[in-house]
Amino acid sequence: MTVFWAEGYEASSVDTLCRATGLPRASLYKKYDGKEGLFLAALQHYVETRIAPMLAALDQGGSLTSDLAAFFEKVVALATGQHGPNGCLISCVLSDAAGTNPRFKTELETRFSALETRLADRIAAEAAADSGAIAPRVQGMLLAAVARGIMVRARAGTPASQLAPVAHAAVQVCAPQPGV
Amino acid sequence: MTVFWAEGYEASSVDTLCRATGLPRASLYKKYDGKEGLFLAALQHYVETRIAPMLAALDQGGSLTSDLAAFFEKVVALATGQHGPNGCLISCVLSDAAGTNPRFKTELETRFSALETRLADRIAAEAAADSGAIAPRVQGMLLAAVARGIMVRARAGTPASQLAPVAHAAVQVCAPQPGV
DNA sequence: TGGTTTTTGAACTCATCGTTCTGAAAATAC
DNA sequence: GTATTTTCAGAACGATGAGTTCAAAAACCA
Repeated sequence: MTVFWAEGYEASSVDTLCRATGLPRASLYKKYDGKEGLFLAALQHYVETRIAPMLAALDQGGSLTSDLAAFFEKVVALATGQHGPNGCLISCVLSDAAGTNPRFKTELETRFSALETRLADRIAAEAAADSGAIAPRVQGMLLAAVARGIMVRARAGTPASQLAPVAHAAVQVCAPQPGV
Repeated sequence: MTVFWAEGYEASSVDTLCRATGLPRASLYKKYDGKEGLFLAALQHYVETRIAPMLAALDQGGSLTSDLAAFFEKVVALATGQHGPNGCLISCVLSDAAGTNPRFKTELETRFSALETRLADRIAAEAAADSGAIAPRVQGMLLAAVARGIMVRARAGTPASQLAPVAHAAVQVCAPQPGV
């Protein structure tokens, strides 16, 4: 997973992947059915070990604002390489590979939707059904967009100290506001 | 440029690039000094023909809110393939390639900073120097993050109709608000 | 027109790509 | 302990990658 994450899909050679997984070539093909299958498995593993803990921050039982703050804290930590390479395997690597490979494109759509739904649900659980307010679904997509923007920004090597204020501002600005 | 944009850096073969540019192989190497040089030139051309018109929306002479709305309208149009392939050459393709190539990483940093500075300047030109408000620099980074989030979201094929509300919400939520 | 420079396109190098195959080693089952 | 299956390491596969070379053609200029 880390190889794909650091180098991108196309730039990762099967040789390197074998060395990284410790699997002999033949076993890798038997188990994952080639590079594409291995990448999809790596994505799954990435979601389980990196994304899921991030989403768990939304269930701390605090206020929406504090939960979102915790969530974005983890976004910044993940983006700035605290749990692997810089950036995001989905936002940076998969979004590139999705350009040519239809399988990857639908995979990207699935992963993106999952995050947005998760955020929308958390928002809807708290927000009053104010007809004038922004719909939870849209607000979820907005927050997801900010998170992804932070991810790709970090790919350039931006340190957490510069991204944290952005994350903080995102929470401040998107949290339910009286009368807006 | 379009080949890189659609297929990514690594997946684009020099053969394909020759066919797309109409340049014979030897001429391409003489003029651009190889694939990397061609990609950097393509980036430059992308900024001039796609990004610059987008930024021009910030100078319509309207209010900050209406200018930002115009800006995000162009973001969505660009993201959803109205002027080329889906997504963004910088946010999707360059951000992937930046993982291994240091030259691309600094290029990514440069391009990202340019957008943020541009947004921050536009915000600072209007916003009152409210010490309690979010700093223009941070607000610029936040809006840039949303724009990039929209770009990578569109890579999955998301139609403009779904992204437009997000863009609208971003403006609504980030525009100068009384007392926040 | 005649001489000089530039451009062109195809052949070529050499490396690496993803994938498959093979024969030995290891593990499992009986 | 033998028979059977599974794993292993590496060679071999055909294909294609980026980059170079070079002679012919085109363009240029005096």
